[in-house]
Amino acid sequence: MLLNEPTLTTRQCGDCPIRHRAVCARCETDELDRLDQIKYYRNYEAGQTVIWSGDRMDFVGSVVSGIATLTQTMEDGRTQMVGLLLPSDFVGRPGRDNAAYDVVAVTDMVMCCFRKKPFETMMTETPHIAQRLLEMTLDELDAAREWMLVLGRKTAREKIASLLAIIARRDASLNLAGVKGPLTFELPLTREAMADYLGLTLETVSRQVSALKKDGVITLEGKRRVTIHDFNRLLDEAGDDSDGGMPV
Amino acid sequence: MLLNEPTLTTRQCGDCPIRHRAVCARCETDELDRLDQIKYYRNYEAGQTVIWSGDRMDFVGSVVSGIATLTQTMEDGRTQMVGLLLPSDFVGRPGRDNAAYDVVAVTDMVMCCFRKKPFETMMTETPHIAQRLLEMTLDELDAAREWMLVLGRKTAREKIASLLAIIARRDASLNLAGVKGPLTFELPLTREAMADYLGLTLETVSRQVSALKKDGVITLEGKRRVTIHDFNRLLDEAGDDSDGGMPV
DNA sequence: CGCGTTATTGATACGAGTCAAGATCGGTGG
DNA sequence: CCACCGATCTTGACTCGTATCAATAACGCG
Repeated sequence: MLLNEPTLTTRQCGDCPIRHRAVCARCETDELDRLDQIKYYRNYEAGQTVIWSGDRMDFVGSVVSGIATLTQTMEDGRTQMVGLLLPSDFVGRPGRDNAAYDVVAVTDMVMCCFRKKPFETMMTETPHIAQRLLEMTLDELDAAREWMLVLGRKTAREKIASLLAIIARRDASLNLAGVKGPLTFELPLTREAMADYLGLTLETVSRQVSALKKDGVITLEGKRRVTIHDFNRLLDEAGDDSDGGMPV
Repeated sequence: MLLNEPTLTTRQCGDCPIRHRAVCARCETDELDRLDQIKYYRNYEAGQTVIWSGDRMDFVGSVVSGIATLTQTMEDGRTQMVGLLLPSDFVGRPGRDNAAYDVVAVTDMVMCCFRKKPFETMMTETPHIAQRLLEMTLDELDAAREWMLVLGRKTAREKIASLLAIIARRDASLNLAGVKGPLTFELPLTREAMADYLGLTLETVSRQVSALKKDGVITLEGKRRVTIHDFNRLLDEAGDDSDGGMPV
């Protein structure tokens, strides 16, 4: 409840760390000026719910830093993660009044929020925003379809390997490490969150992580720090085509 | 291989049955004229593969009539359906050269194809197309997320009930039947295709369909004609909130 | 009518879920 | 600094749901 500091600095879009990847990526200076007038920053603490499913949404926005999850919950409590939101990812759906999913901050998080109505108006007037949003949505749809294969057809072990590969890949792309050599990264998710991502129980997640460790596919430092020695080996465990991803 | 008739009639967009729901829905007359110049029709027979994953795509397009599936296959043959394409649905991704999924015609099918390059050019110039495509993509993303909950967290029985509910709903919306009273429709999918949709085996699909029939949730006429007597009962079996879908 | 395709049903196996202890981690206060 | 506590994670024993393997049955097309 108590935000330690009102870090609601009216930051300049120019220095924004997600400037070139978020929904505003294609905007010209004058368009950024317009966005500036309808935007504000909000901070969330780890564990805090950003949006409740069904609630009225009066903003949309971008994740600036930190990580959040998009989840669906059934009446009896079964939950499935349907999105993992990283910096530059877009939250909310223009044209929809009520949220369809719960959004929860996994780590401390900063969001750049746009008031919904003005943002929608701007979308019809400046094609750059709609174009970029289309591109991002198509990417998300592809990710969702990859995820459907994981959920529907992979074994528990393959699911864990797939998730580790996804996180490792993203981490490598941020840190500019090549696919060669060992990769080390911090797991942003608890075992339970991993289970919700993969349609498993947290016990099964724990068992399969242990199994991958025992078989030398990964090494653990503490419970969260993971090292992958051979990325292709991991892809193999994930059931993925190791040469895939980049068709000729 | 042999197309019985070259039904490649250069149909007028005005009489097109999907005119108001497809990617061209928002286009003005002059925009339709431009589309007309880059479009052509293609027919496919039931079972025919429209696009192979990895193949170069030189067109995108809309399903005019019939049904197709989007599937992913792992090296060892496990397959997962990741999309069910109905009339007015869009096929292909502007900006991508190679297909990411297999597209297979389930019934005889007609597609309205647009040459990819000119279509992409047109997209940057006429916002109406990009706007409509964004809307459609957002809808697909929502459907994919709903599907992820089904794949990750539902039991076999709930999965079957969910699929029947989806098909029944779509059928009702086409035939303008209310949610009241019994609904009857033809299943467009084989048991195997249903299994690929739901991440099950075809034997399990068969067993659960039989179980729902034994319990009076559905009636079968032959193997494909299904009657649902109480839609809310079906939603209940699907684990869905029966009053849901339409938040206040 | 007969054949191939599609669907049903049965017996059994196996992977993941469930229930239940414990162990480890990280933070807090004596 | 170390002991303690709650949260998180690990591991074990057992259960249950779905897959697998296999044999029939029903449909629909020629």
